[in-house]
Amino acid sequence: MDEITRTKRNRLPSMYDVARLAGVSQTTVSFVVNNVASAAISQETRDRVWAAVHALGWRPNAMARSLRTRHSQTLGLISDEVVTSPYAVRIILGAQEAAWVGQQMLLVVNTSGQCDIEQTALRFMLERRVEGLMYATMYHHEVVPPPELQSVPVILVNCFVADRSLPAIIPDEVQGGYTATEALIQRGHYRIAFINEVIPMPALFGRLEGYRQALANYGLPFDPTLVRSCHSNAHDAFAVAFALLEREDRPTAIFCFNDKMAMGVYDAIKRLGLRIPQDVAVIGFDNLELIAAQLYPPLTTIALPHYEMGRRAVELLQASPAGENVPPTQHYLPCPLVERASI
Amino acid sequence: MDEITRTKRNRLPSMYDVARLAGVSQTTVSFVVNNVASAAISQETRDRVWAAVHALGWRPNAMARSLRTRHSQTLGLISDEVVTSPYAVRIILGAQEAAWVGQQMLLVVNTSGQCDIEQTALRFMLERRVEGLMYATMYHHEVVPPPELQSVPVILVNCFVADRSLPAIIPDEVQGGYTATEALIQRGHYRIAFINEVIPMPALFGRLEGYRQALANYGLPFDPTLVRSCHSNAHDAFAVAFALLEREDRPTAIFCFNDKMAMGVYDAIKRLGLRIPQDVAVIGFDNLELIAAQLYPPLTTIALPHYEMGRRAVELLQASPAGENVPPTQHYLPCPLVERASI
DNA sequence: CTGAAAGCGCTAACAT
DNA sequence: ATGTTAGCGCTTTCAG
Repeated sequence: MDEITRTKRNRLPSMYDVARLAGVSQTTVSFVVNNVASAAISQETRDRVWAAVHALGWRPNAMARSLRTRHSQTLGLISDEVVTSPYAVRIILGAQEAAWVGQQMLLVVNTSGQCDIEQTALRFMLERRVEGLMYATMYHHEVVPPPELQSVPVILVNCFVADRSLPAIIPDEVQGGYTATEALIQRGHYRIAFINEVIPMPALFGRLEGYRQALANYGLPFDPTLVRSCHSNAHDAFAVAFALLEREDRPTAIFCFNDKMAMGVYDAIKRLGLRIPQDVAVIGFDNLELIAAQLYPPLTTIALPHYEMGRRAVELLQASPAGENVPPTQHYLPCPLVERASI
Repeated sequence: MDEITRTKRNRLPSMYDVARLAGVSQTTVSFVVNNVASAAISQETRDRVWAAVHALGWRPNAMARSLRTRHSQTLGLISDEVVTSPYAVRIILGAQEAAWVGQQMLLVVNTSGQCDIEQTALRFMLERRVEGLMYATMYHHEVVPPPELQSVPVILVNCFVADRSLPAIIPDEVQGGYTATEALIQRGHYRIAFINEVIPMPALFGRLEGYRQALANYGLPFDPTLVRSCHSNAHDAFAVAFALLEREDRPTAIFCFNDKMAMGVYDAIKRLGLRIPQDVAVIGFDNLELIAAQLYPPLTTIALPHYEMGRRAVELLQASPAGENVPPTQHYLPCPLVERASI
């Protein structure tokens, strides 16, 4: 790429400048640079145009083009704390990479949960004529997004509205809980404890449901004394696990609501002089690389499909015919097992 | 906000539509909605205009405005793996929040380190006439960014070019190492081990330098046998720490190159039946919430100023007079001590 | 094979 | 106090 020539009044060169230099009309330049099939331009002219383009260092002005074509080639992503959280951030990555293949760019704003920021972000994005909007949350829960959201095709990511009237992409918590439990059962465990979260949320109910389904499916009894709950942090889980493992008939496997809890459970097991996974198998949830891969032994866990949710969201937005709303389907994405060495 | 009326051929209402409905000229509408001081419009007219705006659900078209004003109000952020990494992501948050106060939006793309994506991202951004560009990396290191980067004001974040010819915002590794060591010294430790990274990078050299400076400053000898290195993961650090602590004259404090290592060091200390911090104090680096806060006892560590680097970057971009390059200063941002309970 | 001309939605200097 | 007018840089129909 050559030096950029500034034309009249220190401006970047425009298509008009290229046309003059090449000795053709602006139309011709447009046809050439956009490779318009309908208008067959002679090779000789094409060469002259491209030469002028390079000589001036011209680049198309996307805003002018968008204004004319009425396509901004932009998608918006409004999130609460997604950018702050170490895992949900992959929603953005998935969305951005999918937008990329559609030649679109992503406008992202993190509202930190503040309504006024959310409002303004929405306004800014609508003014920029985003062709679709994603509304994403850090963890799977119900939301009541601002109504103006719907002035453009929208899709919820990792969240949903109470009446399910908006399309949503959410993790399949039940399947995740099922998969975790099944993995343990298949390794011969039948006394499997589940340390659940205590704050009501879809993940809590879904994973428990999956746990029960798996036990039932494999003909194992559901023992309520093996299901405990506490706040999902390492410290509280340590205490719960410790109590669970001191029992005469201690469980041989522990399914943790998330990886942070697994961290505390590891400590409890080690403190009791037990080995993982020989004496007690542990499975987590979330697949936080930072924890799961660093723990010893590395933690087997269930991954939340953040990347896929982001990708899927823009694919649905893109698939929706120009300006049409995405049908309000609730898309449940699977939570895959990530095998390491703790079960 | 009222229903959005679609005017002629299913289009969103334009300023012209508002003008017609209000019975004024488009200019008047522009003056009213932009609150132009020079042209005093009667209150009665203003009201009519606003009424029409709301009646039609009109919103300004940012692309049209930008085309006219020649200001895109957009900044670009190109990063390698920033979006993937759990901590560096805060660069984006800082940048976005600062852009926000300047009424600008952020276009972000994560290149996953691929040059072709980087090229295209750059092209897309320049076509969208971003008013400034940030080039950020996941970890502090030298880069050779594509030359076209400089067709617009640019600033490097968490990285730098060899000849320092581009402005950069980077963490002050030396101060970070100094602060960590000093914190330990001030708690009475004088046999302080340092488990360093083994792959050459600014952090490795800077933190070691800070460690030495602190020792020297407090009149403590530098004992090379207390400085070890290994790959910065929990597993390798476990082994190194174990060896270090088995020594007769074992260190009473360990400064870890990062928090992941500290995780392994914790395991080693516990395995040896020692207590943290009573028998051995531990300090980390990176302040990975996920690890530092979940570890028991919670890990005291040094934070990398990712958020501040992002914020500072856009502030510098904004401060730079229209289109002028940011002066090629290298801005070293402090790495603060985050006190928890391990020292 | 190429060009003229209209217009996307908006701002702003200049009139009135 | 408000309107006229000329673009911003580009696409696209219609002519030639």
